[in-house]
Amino acid sequence: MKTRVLVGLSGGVDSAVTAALLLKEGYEVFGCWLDIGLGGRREAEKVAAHLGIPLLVGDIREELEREVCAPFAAEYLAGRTPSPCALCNPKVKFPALLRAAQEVGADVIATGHYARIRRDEEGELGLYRGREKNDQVYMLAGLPKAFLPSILFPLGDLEKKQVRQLARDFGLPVADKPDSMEICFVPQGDYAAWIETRGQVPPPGDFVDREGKVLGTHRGIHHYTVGQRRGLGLSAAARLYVSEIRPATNQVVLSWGDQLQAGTVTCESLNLYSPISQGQEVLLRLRHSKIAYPATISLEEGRARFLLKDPARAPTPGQLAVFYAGDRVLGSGWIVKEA
RNA sequence: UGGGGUGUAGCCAAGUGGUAAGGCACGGGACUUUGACUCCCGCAUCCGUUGGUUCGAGUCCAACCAUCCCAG
Repeated sequence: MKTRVLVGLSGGVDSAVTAALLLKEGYEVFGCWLDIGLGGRREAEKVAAHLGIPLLVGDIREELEREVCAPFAAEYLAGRTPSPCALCNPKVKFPALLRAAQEVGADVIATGHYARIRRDEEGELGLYRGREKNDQVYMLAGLPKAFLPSILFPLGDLEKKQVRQLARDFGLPVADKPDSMEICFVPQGDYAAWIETRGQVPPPGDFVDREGKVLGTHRGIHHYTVGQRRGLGLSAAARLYVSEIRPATNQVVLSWGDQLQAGTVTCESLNLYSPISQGQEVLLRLRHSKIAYPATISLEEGRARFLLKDPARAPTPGQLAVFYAGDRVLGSGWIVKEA
């Protein structure tokens, strides 16, 4: 009997190829499109029709608002920089797909993410990075370990180029659709304006230097993130960067680029896949970028502190820190302000 | 009012007779399933104004205007 799998179909290339590959491998495939209230269903329907699979529709508007949108706005107002995709996957997207899978009696779900789930020598399931070129495990590192047995990432061993070629080979109608790169619920890309349309408009305040000297006026703290350079509108002898956001005084602190380096990073709300230990050496990612910093773990109650071998540029409160051993993700945690 | 200084793009600033550096800001692009960073490209037909000298002036001269400082 065929294994039944539910594939999250966004209407994009990756998820379409995911479904096509699973069909080819002999799975019984159900598609599931998640409705966030901003359209896009037609594309998913076209893909499902092309593949000849049923398409379920899951309405996640309520959970998305509660678990992602509201916290997203709140984080900015608190002077932090949220990472909505990394939050949505464990809190909304994957739970919704798992629920839908249960409804149709599917044993597993699959998505078009570039990451891998494998068993190690001891038979333990682990989350692993995808190909260096287009690894997306950062956005998935918040997924509870308990989800892993129910997830397939058929694209994990592939690169984007291959996937586009496969899409053409399969004759998928979305083969040449451009990659999406924005926050799904902020389609125009202007997240600050989006926050303001919710009725929360943080007031302008002072740009200050490290000594507290006022340098200018900022447009509201939600416009800034640590390490940011553009959009400040201030000219100086050299490039100025945001080095700290102080919600209590509504100040945005600016400094030169060389003052953004940090030797330690602290995170909390840890999500672990493997046990970690005091003094353990890991590779640390502080944002969705290619740079991994060698670091040593220092455990404190409920928190992990990382001592970086070389300083890292602008660790940002609110972003996810993901730590690895080789390709294997050991866990993740949310970056907090250093004491 | 007297003495001195300064006036080059949004900001800072090179340039001292040969046909406008650079930095910051800003705009665009690349990169990127978050925010950022980074990289690439663009950005003064014109140098406070008006005259003058010169083959040729931002660069020399004069007057005027503006602004700053010290005298009061």
